[in-house]
Amino acid sequence: MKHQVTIIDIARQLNISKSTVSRALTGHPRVKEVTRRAVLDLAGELDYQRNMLAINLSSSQSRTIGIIVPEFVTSFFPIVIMGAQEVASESGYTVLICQSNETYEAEVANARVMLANRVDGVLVSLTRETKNFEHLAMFTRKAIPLVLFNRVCYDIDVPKVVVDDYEGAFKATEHLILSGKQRIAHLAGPPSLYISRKRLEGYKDALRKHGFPIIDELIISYDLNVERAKIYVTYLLDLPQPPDALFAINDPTALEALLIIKARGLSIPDEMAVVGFSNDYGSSLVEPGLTTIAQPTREIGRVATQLLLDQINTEASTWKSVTRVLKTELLIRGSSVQGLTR
Amino acid sequence: MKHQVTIIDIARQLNISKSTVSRALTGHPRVKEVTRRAVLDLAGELDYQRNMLAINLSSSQSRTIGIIVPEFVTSFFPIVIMGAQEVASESGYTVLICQSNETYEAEVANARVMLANRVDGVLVSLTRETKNFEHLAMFTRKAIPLVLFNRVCYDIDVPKVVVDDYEGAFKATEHLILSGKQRIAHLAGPPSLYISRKRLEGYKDALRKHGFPIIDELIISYDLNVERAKIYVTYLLDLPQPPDALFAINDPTALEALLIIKARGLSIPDEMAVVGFSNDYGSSLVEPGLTTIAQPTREIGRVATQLLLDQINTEASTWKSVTRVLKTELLIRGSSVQGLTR
DNA sequence: CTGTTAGCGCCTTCAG
DNA sequence: CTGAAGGCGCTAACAG
Repeated sequence: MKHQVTIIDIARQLNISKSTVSRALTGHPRVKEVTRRAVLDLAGELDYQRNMLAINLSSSQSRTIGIIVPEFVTSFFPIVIMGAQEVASESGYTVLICQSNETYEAEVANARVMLANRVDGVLVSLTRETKNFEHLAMFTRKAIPLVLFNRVCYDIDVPKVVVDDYEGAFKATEHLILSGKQRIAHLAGPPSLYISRKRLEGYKDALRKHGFPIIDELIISYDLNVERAKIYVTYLLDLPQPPDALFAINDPTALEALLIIKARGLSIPDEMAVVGFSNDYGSSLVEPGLTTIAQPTREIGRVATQLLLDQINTEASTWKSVTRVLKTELLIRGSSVQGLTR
Repeated sequence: MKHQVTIIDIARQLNISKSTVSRALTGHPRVKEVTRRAVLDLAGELDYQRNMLAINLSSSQSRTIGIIVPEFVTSFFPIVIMGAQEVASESGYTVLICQSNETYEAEVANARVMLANRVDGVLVSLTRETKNFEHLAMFTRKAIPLVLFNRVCYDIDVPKVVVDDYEGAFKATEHLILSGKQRIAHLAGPPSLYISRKRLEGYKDALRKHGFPIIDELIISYDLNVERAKIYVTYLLDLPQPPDALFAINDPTALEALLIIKARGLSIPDEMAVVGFSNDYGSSLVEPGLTTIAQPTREIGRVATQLLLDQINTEASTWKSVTRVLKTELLIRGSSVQGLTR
C-alpha cells in the first residue's frame, strides 16, 4: 500500500498549517471561506480520505460497534445484522461482525477482538454453550455499552432485546390444542439457553391451561444441531404411542421434522401437525407451508442497535437495563390446519 | 467509556519504560525472563488489551479486510462471508462488512468507508447497477489489494473468483434438452452483470449445440427483484405457445416460478420443468425439489480471501490478475425429472 | 537487555 | 482567523 494523502500533504501544497487544513475539513466555523474552499478543492483533487485510524486514536473512540452472533447458518442472524447495519450507518457508525460458531471459546476470543478494536459498544447473542459470562462482564467493567439480543442471559445487568418467547410458544401450543391435537410433543433447545427455557415454559403452560398432562417422553431437549434433530424426530415417531403434533424450538428443526414425516407417508396435519418458531425463509416454501411464530427479525437488529447507540451517547451512570420485548405473531399455514397451502 | 489500561500504566507500576513493556508484550526475544513475566502477569491482572487503533496507526495497516456485497437477502453472501471470515481470522485479520443494497451509490459510499478505515485489502461483489468502476480503480491507484468475486467485471485488472457460469448454464440447459424439453425459456439477469451475460450465453450455446432455435420471446432479462419475477413467469405461462421448461438465473427466481406454476395446477416437471442456479437453502425444501447448479459458496469466500491475503503480503508490482474459476455441479431433483422427490 | 527519541495522522488547546 | 505544540497508544530505530 503506498503513501496515502494526509492533511500535511494538503497543508504543504497550500502553504498553510495542518491545523487549518484539519479545521477546514471538519467544518470548523472559524476558517476563512477562501481557505476552506481551497482545502476542500485540493482534497477532492487528491482524493484525500480522512484516516479513521488516526481520528479514532486521537479521539479514543472508534465509531464502530461490534456484533457477536453465534452462527450464520440460519437466515435469522444475517437479517438481524442488516437491521443493525441500517441504524448504525445512519449514525455514522461502522459495524464489526464476529461469528462464534456456537462455541464458547470463539465467543470469548471474539470479545477480545472487540476490546482490542476499541469498539464503542457491542451487541451480542450467546452461543448455546455459554454458561460463564466473565468475558461480557468485562465490557461493563470497562464501561463499554453492551446490549444482548435474542440469546440473552439474566446473569448480567444490561439492556436486552428479545421477543416474547413464552407467549409465542404458548400461542403455538394452544393453536395445536385448539386444532384438536391430543399428544403434542416439543423438540426443545438446550436448557442453557434462556429462550429454550421460556419456550418450554410457554408450551407447558398452554398444556396446563387446557387440562392436558405434561408427558416427559414427549419433551426432548437437544443442542440445535439439525443432524441430531433427525434422530429425535424419528424417535418420537417410533414411540409406541406417538404424538399427533410437534412444536419445534425453531424453523430449521421444524422443517427437518416436516420432511421426515412426509417421507414416512404420514399425512400432515391430520396424522401429525408441525409448528415452528421464527418464520425463516423456507417456511413458506415447503408443502404444506410451515405454521410458525414470526419474529420481527430485522426490527430486533434495529432496536438493539438503537438501544446501544443511546447508551453510547449517555453517561454510563444513567444507563438503564431495560428489556425490550417485541411481539411475535402466529402464522397459520398448512402444517397445522388442513387445506391451507401456503 | 472509561480510561483503558495502557502500556504506560503497566510501565509505571513496574518502574520500567514503556518500550520494555511493549517488547515483553509482543514477544520480542531480548527481554529478561523475569521482566517479561512481571509484565505479562500485571497485564493479565489489569486485563490489559492491546489497543489496535494505536497499533494500526503506528504500523499504518489495519489488519482488517473489507468486504462489500450487494445484498444480504439470499443465503449466498452470508455464506461467502463465513468462508472469508474463517480464512481471515486464521491469519489474524478482522473483517469489515458493508452491504450495498443493490445500489450504486451505496457501493461508492462503502468504498469510501473502506478507504477511511484503511483496510489492508478489499473483496467486492458488484451491485446490479454498477456500470462505473472509478470507485474501485481508486483502490488499485492507492495500491490497496482488491479481489472481485461472483459479480465481477473485466473493466478493471484485478484477481477474480467466479464459478464457471457459462458452463453451469450450459449444463442446466442441456439437462433440460436431454430430458426431452422442446421450448426452454430463460429468465435472465440484467445485462449489466457479467454473470447474467455468461449464463445467457451458456443457455444459448446449449440450444445451438442441439439444433434448437433461440426464441427471443422466451428470453426475459430482469433486475433480480423477486416481485418482478412473478410478473414475468406469469407472462411466460400465458404465452400462446408457452414454454415447457424454465431455466432461471438464480434459485430465488426459480423457486418463485415453481410456486406460481404449482399454483396454476400445472404438473412439474411434465408440463413445465424448472432449473435454478446456486443451490440456495430452500431448493431442497420445496416439492418437487429444485434442480439447480450448485456453487461452492463457502469456498468462494475462502479462495477470494486467500487471494487477497496473498496480495497483501507481496509487492504490488508482482500482483497478477488471476481469475480463479471454481466448478459447479448439476444437482438433479424433481423439478426437472419425474419421480425424484428431494 | 533496557531506556530515549521519533514518529504514525489527526484533533485540540493555547497563543497570536 | 491561523500557527505552534502537545497528545492519543504503540512500535521502531538508536543508543547505551
